[in-house]
Amino acid sequence: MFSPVANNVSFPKLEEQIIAFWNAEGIYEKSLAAREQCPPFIFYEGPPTANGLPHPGHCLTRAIKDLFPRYKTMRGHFCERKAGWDTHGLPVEVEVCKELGIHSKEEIEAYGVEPFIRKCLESVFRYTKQWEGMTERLGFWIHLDEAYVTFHQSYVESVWWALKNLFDRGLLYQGYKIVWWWAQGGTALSSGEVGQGYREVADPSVYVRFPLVEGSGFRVQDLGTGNSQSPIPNPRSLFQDTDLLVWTTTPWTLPGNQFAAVKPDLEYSVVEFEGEQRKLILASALVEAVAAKVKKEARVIATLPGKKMLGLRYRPPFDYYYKTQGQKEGKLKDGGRQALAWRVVPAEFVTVDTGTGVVHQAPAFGEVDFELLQTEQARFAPGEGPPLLCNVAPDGTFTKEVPDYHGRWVKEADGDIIRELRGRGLLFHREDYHHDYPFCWRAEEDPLIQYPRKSWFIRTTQFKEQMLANNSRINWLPEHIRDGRFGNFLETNVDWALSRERYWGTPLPIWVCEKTGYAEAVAIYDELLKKPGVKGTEVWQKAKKESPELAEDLKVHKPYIDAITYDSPKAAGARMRRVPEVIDCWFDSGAMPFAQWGFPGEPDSKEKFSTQFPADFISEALDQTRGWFYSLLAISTLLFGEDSGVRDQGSEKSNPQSPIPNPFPHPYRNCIVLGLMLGEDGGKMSKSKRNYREPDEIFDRYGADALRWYFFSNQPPWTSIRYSEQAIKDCIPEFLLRLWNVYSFFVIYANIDKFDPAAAITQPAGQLTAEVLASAKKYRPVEKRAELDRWVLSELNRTAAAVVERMDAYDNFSACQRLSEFVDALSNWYVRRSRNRFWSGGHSTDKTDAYWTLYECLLTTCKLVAPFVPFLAEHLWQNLAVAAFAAKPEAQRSAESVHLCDYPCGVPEAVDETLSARMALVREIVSLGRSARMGAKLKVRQPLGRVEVVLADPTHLAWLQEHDALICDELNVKRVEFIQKADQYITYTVLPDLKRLGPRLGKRLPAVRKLLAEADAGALLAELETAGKLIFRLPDGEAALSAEDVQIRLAAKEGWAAAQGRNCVVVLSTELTPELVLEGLAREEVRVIQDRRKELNLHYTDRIELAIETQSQELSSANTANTDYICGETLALNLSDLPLPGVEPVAMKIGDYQASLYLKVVPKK
RNA sequence: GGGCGCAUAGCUCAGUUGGUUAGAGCGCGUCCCUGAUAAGGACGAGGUCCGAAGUUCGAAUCUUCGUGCGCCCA
Repeated sequence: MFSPVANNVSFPKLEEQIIAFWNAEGIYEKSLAAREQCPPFIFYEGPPTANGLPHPGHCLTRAIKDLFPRYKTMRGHFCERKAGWDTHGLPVEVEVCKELGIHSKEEIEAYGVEPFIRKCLESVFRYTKQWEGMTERLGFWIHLDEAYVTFHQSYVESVWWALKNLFDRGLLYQGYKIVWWWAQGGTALSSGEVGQGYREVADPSVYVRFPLVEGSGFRVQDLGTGNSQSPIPNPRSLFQDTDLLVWTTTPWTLPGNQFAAVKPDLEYSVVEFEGEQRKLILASALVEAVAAKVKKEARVIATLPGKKMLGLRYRPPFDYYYKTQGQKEGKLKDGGRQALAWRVVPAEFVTVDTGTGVVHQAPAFGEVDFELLQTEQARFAPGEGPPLLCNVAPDGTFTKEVPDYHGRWVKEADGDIIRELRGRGLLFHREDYHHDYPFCWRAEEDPLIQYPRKSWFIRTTQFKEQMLANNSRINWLPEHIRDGRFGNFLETNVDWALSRERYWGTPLPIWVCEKTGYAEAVAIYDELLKKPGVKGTEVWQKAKKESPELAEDLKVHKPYIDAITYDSPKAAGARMRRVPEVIDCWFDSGAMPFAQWGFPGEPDSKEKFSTQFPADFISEALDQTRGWFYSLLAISTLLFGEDSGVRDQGSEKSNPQSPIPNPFPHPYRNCIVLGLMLGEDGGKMSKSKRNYREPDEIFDRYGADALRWYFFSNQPPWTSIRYSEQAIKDCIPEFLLRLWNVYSFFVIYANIDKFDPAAAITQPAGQLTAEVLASAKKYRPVEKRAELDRWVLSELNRTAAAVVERMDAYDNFSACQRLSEFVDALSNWYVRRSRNRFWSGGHSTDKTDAYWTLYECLLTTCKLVAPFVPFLAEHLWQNLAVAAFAAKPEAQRSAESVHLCDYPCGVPEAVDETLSARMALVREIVSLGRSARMGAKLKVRQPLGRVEVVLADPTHLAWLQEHDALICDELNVKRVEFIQKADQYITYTVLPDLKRLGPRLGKRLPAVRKLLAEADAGALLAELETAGKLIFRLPDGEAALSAEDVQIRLAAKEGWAAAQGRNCVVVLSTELTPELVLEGLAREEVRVIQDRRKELNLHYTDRIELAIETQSQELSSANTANTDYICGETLALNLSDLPLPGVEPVAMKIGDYQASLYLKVVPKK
């Protein structure tokens, strides 16, 4: 017996029960244990941060992360799922600052670093409960209790190991980074913070003269003579009394000027402006615009490309550095010597959108300027290149290197600088310029400035080619990520700026000699303690003594780790002190392939790491491209690069510590890049806008399966997905409930008929595979069963094979479509067409066949949908498989959970493509028949005498003729005839097969199409039949078309109750005989009687006595003629035309006829 | 400003190497069914495939430009 199915199912309630079951029985653990010796499928969890509440977008990520591991496990892989938490980083600090009502670093210091990081630690797990709840409720199977945590000592030490490796290989270095700097607060801002603070302001926009001077770069021969368009006069006189015209919106950076940049292939003009003593050089494209600004006539006296200006020397507007360093030269790598600064240099970023096309370069105060300096430095021999000139202190005031403005806030000095330039005749023009400029997001009045900070970098640029090679082997979904967003990002790779001047993060494990600057990296805390003359450990010990509950992991964090110093090996008496920085938390998460195991310090970590690397599958949303996807790839490439690749970099750079040589790709092979989830209104999901619902509420209303199915089946995962409550809701009737109804139908009738698989199967039930079922008593081989059974089993196997094929390609969307189609076919064709078989009395073989068929379909479907909707699948399995066999001895019972089963892959031999095609044709005929009935306003309950079907293609004619009963029944007609010559109903059209003919005929195709369209289709068909081909005479020769080159279309002629489809036309006979009319009436009566049965709450099996009393001759006749039919359908023992004593009649109206209906239950014996 | 992506029915989305009549679900309309029944089903209406130009015998599909939106970066 199966447990009866409640008719008002609540999926959310049911899911809660399933969770309890899984937990009580340890089903997840069992699913792993069962696969322990199997080939691994390796999954990495990208760690979320638990200091914010989860929203539907997180559910999407976690649903996808659950789907494939579940699937692969059922397919026979061992897939461990270790959870992780990202705990470090600025967002945590920001949260704590909000809580404390502070925001600057100064305030943090005042509050105390020690209490501050303890607050950070508390904050990190604020919402862990909600995250864990969501994870479980969604059905995401993952080991939460064994999660890796990025602040744990073992994790930190693993990161340290990686950093030391890089440091020892010379890949970790200190340099400058230009950051957005909040001078008043003394801190750099992250790009996210900067992005929040943009607003439009008016800044002074100045056009400044940089007078050219003769110098080493001024080489006459470079100017050439061949330019006929604008013959260059004597270059000496050309550049005599000439200034570069330079534009800037930050006058305060002018004292820091080092170069003037031009675009080599851009055309520049030497221009005389009306009333000006000295000539000016600017981009030709901007001459007019500048002339208009200053309202002066401009006369171009020569033009030249930017590359002819390279190397020209000029005098900068301020000579603080120039007077001492202006003549300094350095040795170039290629041998020559060149002035260090104040000359014209090439730059591709120069545009003619605004300004003058000659760009002032102050490398200390602009990121692109700084890059240019680095490019310049690279041209010189080591140590010979231009230095970085920085004349602003961290507090944003000029240093004493700029004595005239010393101590003044730079932005405030703009005005005086402009006045001075005007006084010295260097200011050509000034105006206000409106643009977006970033301000501090906490102190709105403070503009940010770009400012150089010492920073630690990872030399990723050296591995660019390797990273690209690695990337090229990754299976990205969607594919365009590889060469698009991610590939482009790698192409423009810059060294990874690793350090952060913050507090809550993995400390950079580098100790520097305070005297010599000698630096070394330390990978293990205990090793640090063994250093000679180590001091400072008491800080941690004291803290621990005062608060014994303090997590041990904190000792490797600021401020405790900073206190630890030791003797310098390079200078007696000097101490080694840690650098103050922590690292970018992206490095933390990117290190997880090894750090999650605490590699190499933790016991067994090497084995865990080498067997769990690389990942077969990871998935995150699109915004992780430059985040986690990059940090994983970069770290893995640098540490574990392909052997060959490492050798290419020179042997000194190879990494002897790589535990395993790894061919690309690693550390992940397949990556689904999820689209971003938008709110209900199409905008960003936002708590304040309330354009989405909390996950818990979704679970309570619709259930996790509905949400999961919505994610998996509504669109490919990489398209951006708009949260739609309605769409989630719709998943229930469209898929979940449809499957549920089939299941419910089965259970109702199986119980009525005492269909008992447990009694019929004597071997262990196990996974109740087709083989197990086949061993049952009364189970007949599929080939002996009814066509409908063979068809549905063929569809089942076809679906399984297709789903496996799609899922192996990580295409859950198509897989879901196939599953939907099957469930629809099962419900709306198989069950509907089989209803009579289940209702029929007795226990015929046909009925038993139907049970076995439907049972197999349900069991297999259960397994097929298990990774997608694990709760519903489990519930069905528990009843169909577990409950049904519960009474048997334990060894004979079935698998405890559907999630312990093997995934069905479909048996090719069970697939009958021909049968599929034929059944599809039947369904089309039926659909057309209904359409025709509709057109003729003949309801299905009215039987008709005949239907004629005209087929375009006679291939399946014979089969269809044998299966006319099915069509008759569906369409409620007495007879179906298949006809081929049907000129009275049909017009023919002969269409060319363009796909075949296009390549062959090319330009001649339109002519052939025209001839085909104009010709008489009947004649064409006749010719095709007799000659086997059609010949068309075209102006440029003949064209011959064979039967394969054309398709024949049918169209129903007007005036018939007909409907046309792609493959056939269905014509109804609308003639109604008296018999047919009476039968129609009888069917109407049956409907009313069934209604009455329902009203009286009769059991499906209750027998009744019936009487219909009527004055209507028609109804009487209908009853007399159809007594057996009416009684059979309504389980009536008899049908009388006299009132039943003691029964209250109900009035019934059949068409225009009245009657009284008497209905009485026959007591069960 | 740059890179990447997206734009198809009222809504949410499919659309396989370019091919004849561009599909699904929901919603809407008409109706059917009433022993899966607080379900189920059929049929129908609804589209300048964002715009423009180009390539091609043929473009929703390929190319270019533009518009709008999103993400990442500046």
